[in-house]
Amino acid sequence: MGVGIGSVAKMAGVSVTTVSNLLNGRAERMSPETRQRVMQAIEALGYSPNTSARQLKTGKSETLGLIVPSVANPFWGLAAHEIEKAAMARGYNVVFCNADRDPELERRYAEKLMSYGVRGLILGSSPLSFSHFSSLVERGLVIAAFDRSAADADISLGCSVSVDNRLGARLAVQHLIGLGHRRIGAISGPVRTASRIARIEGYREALQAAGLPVGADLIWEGAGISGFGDREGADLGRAGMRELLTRAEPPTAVFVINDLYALGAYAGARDMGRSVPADLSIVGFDDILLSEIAQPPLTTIRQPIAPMAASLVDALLARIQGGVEGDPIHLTALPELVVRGSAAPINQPG
Amino acid sequence: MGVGIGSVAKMAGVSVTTVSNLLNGRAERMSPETRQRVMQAIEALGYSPNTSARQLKTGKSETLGLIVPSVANPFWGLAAHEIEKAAMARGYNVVFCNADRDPELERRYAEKLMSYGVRGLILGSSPLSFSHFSSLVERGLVIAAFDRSAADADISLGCSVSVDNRLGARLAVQHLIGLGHRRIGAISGPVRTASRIARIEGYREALQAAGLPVGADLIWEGAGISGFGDREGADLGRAGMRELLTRAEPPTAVFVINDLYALGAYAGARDMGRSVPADLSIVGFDDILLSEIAQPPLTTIRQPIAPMAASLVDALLARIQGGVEGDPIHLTALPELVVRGSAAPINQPG
DNA sequence: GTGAAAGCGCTAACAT
DNA sequence: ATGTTAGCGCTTTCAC
Repeated sequence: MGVGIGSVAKMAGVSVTTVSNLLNGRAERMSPETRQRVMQAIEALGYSPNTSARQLKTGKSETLGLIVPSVANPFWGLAAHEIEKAAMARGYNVVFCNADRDPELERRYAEKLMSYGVRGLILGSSPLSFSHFSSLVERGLVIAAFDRSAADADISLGCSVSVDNRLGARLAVQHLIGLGHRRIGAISGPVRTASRIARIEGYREALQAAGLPVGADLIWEGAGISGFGDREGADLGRAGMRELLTRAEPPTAVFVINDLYALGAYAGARDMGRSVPADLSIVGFDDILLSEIAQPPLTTIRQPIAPMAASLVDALLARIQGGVEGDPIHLTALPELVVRGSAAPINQPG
Repeated sequence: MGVGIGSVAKMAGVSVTTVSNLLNGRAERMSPETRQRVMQAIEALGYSPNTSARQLKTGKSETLGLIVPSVANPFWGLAAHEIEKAAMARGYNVVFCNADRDPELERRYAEKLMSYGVRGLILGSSPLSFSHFSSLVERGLVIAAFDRSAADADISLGCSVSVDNRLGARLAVQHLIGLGHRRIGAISGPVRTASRIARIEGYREALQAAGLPVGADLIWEGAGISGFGDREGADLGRAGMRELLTRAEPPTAVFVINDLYALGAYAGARDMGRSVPADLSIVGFDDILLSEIAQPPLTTIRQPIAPMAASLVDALLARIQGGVEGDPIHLTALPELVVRGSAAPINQPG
């Protein structure tokens, strides 16, 4: 019943080999007339190859897996789209999974992907440990980390790309310092991913280098409903800002772990009757689409997502296809300070 | 080399049949000891079934396809996540595709999905015509439309779900009318999808019913860079609002086609020195996450995405699994007006 | 309670 | 330039 390579062959009056050859870019092995006939048959029958069969036979797959916290998060949504574009341009499909940074869920997804024949997995959470993937890696899975370095991973990763998160955070805080702020706070969700840790480190470093106070009373670290606040980041940022402004000596400026949280922090500041940037300066991280149109436009650190996605896919495919061996390659992208309107010179009280 | 059902059988000292039986929920066909041994072997070998082989054999697939304009759009990102959750809960995986509402790209993706064995496709754009899918539907693809009705589609769809877009728009405009506005504008991207058309119709209806002016000079319809502005909606909303406020008799209130555009419209209004809602009222559509934290919080029409996703997946699976035949079922969800701060009573000039 | 064996649709030697 | 054929890993009917 199913129209397969056989029906095409029969209709065109050739053998299955010839059809297969045409399908696999070996068209030059047959006469133009034959080719013509086969193509007509394919067309007429509406034939399309059975990927399962092909994959079973060849053991290869033109599919990459992608696990992100949630595409409902604007940053990851864009990253997913860019990764898909990069993969498509190279003839690969990508299967997305939203795993809320849950290691068990990530493992289950990865296992499922492997059973689908996927050999390359792009991981868009930046977990401290990859141990939940170790058995899969032993079985041949190649992992490419987006947003964290493979260098210090606890299992062997294929490759990785990330902005220099620490530098980015330093840039953000230095900008605030340059504006005259001396009590600079930080708001984040769970600081349990490589990228968040690096950002908070950068924040501390910049403060220390300037001889400014770094204390627990300046930092707010919230917990998401499910996971790390990737979906409800804005709410967390809002709650964090309210809480921070309630403390004894509130900061005059805040570095917020990412833009989604920062936009929430805007709301928190308003809730507390503070105006941004007049009373309170804010700098975010990521430069999501909405940051530019927010009021005030958000000063933030930009991640060059598209090029990051493209180079990561290239590196991953090189591993998978070329069988590139050796140490994992880590690509670092440069963060860029985008000055807009949410950070202003400190308002000298009194 | 590959660890397959055979290696497991050998290690457990049983036949492949027994292993297969265990794998397919026919565990009662064997003695408990046998079962025990097989399970140990599976564990020890780290065996995981080859989906390609299984699919090739059975002709069935536990995978659904999902095509959306772009997950980089907050609305579609959330919808995608909810659809995935619903499918997962029913034992299905979903493969996402971002197709920017490009019919040719949609067709290519759908074809690819079919070649992967996918029989059910959820389509999250609401095209006027589905003709680019007709040959695929003939070959057995079942399409479930999210965000538009299957009833008036030009090919036979499996099922569909959407909010009552027309009603939603009427609700929005009536709210504005109730606030005393008489010149009510509309901003949209390309009005070439079923849902946008319905919203604009609802907008006109509400105006007409109230005897208010409905004119081209009140409507702005922009074009996206690629497609329908699903990624750059905010920018379009901004441009639209600027342009609208430039016209001879600008509106005092605007119904914006969706929240992303509405947030952009905020920026446009500010660009023109108008304050929302003091000088200008705005109502959006969708109720995305960011709408609540925007300043002012956006008054909008809420779509109950999670339940919509769940019922659509149920309906689709019923078709695919149970071979449910007959006319397509269309599910309608009720839109809900969420009053927040972006629409206020008209400011009586002079 | 367990096993043998026939393919699912395709690719790629290996013929001719 | 074209054809024959042996499996890829699995499910399932049928036999024991």
